[in-house]
Amino acid sequence: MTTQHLYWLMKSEPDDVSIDDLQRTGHIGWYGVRNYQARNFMRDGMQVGDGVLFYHSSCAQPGVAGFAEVSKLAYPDPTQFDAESKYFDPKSAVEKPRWQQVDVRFIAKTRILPLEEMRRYPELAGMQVLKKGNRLSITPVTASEWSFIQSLLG
DNA sequence: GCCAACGTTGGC
DNA sequence: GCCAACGTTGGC
Repeated sequence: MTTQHLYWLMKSEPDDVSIDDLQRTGHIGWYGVRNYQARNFMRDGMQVGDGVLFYHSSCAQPGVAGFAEVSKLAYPDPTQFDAESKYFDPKSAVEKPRWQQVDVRFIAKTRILPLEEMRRYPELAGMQVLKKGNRLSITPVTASEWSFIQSLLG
């Protein structure tokens, strides 16, 4: 059986975790996802080695800020059990966790590829992150979108 | 800070 | 199971 690696775009608010933070630490647990669709992508879709576009959202210049990769399969997000955390979920039980996270490993910091620039490339027109009203923090990326962005930023 | 889009909640 | 109200996301 062959293992087909996939590609993902993952949004992070740089005020919380930026590409510089990831570069500094080398890897990070992708905590705080509280949307079922995004969770399911992590839980059911991601494999170790999958490519990640690290995207800065809710900031002055939203856009792709670097490359990373999935370094650990989905496991329970510890912040859901932490009453001090803003991601605490009182409805989640340790024996039956509701939320998952993967670990992500730093690969490269790039120039910012702004959302506004991404909109100008027909090659990227199908990306979910460009769709009106898109709010999903984790979305699949096709192999051709991935290599196009690599050629822009590499 | 505004507000469109959209997911979740909960009453019925 | 419907759907209105509510909360959140995130670009601008």
